[in-house]
Amino acid sequence: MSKVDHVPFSTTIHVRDTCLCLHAQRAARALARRFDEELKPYGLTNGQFSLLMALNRPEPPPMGPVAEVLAMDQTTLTAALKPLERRGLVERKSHPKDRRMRLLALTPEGIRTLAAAVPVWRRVHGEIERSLSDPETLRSDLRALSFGPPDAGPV
Amino acid sequence: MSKVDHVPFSTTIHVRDTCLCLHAQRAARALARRFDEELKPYGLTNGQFSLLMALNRPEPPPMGPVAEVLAMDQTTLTAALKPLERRGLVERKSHPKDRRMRLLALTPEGIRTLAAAVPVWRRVHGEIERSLSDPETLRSDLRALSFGPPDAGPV
DNA sequence: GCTAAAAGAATTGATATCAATATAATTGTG
DNA sequence: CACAATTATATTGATATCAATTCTTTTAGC
Repeated sequence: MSKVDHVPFSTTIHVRDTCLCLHAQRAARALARRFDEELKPYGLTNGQFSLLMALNRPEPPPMGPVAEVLAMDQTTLTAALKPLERRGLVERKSHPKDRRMRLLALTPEGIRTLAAAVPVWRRVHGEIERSLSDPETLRSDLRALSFGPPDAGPV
Repeated sequence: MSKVDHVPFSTTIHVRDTCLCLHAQRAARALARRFDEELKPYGLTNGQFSLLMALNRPEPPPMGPVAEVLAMDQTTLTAALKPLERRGLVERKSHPKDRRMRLLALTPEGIRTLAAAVPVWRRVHGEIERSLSDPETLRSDLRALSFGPPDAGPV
């Protein structure tokens, strides 16, 4: 049939050394493990820390904007909230004007947990930043990547 | 009790705008979605593509080195292999000399699938690279991050 | 007001991820 | 050779992730 059922090893090397998706996955996994380990005494994963932090707002936000700032699917957010709600760190309340919406708020216990974890984040994040030559440019590039293809960026 | 049960909103803004872990997660999720969508016609996710590519070697590797190059936990690799093996894209064979080891090899069907997906990777990856000012520096930073804390790097 | 379209969120089903633990095989030591 | 330590992999249990679908509620057109 086809005579191209073959991928040269040089292509494998090329993809392994250049693929930004793979590089991003690897870095994300490594950073996640690092923060997960350091946050463990506080019972939080890196994702839960980011989520609690995203909910620390003057006004309880609905799910849409929170999913957007975390660049995650709304269904992922629904799932991620479950363990936090079960542990009493987060509350979901109905919007008084629009009963489709769920307003997400930290409980006092959620605020305490988040407050306790912040110093850990500061320390670990400082250590990581110091290991990089130019963190600001890296952040800017990562931001560019999270906007996705030109036609799929934020309005 | 404690009077510090509070996280100022300015801290939230700071973390949201600077956290490299969050930035990496967001970028990784966005890139994963992008590749997942483009690879869908070939029945592969971005992770499956990377894994198949990692197995495209002259000699079938055992699991350890593969998990390492992908910077993923070995148990994650075990799990990731299941659907690929079930679909007949990957084979696990016992090492003749050391029966603890599993040698991972692409099947002809796995090679065909990978070969079909490579042009998609080239196109999409090119599009992404062209949206960045300096892909090589970004890759280098991501590489630095995946090595984790100084005391946890490769020997 | 009625009804169709749209919007927000939940559920389902599949895979991904890792810590903790277990199993199996090999190696090193005496 | 016996046996403890080590190495390679698998299993378990919990959470994370997203596409497809469903459910509920609101909005728009008439």
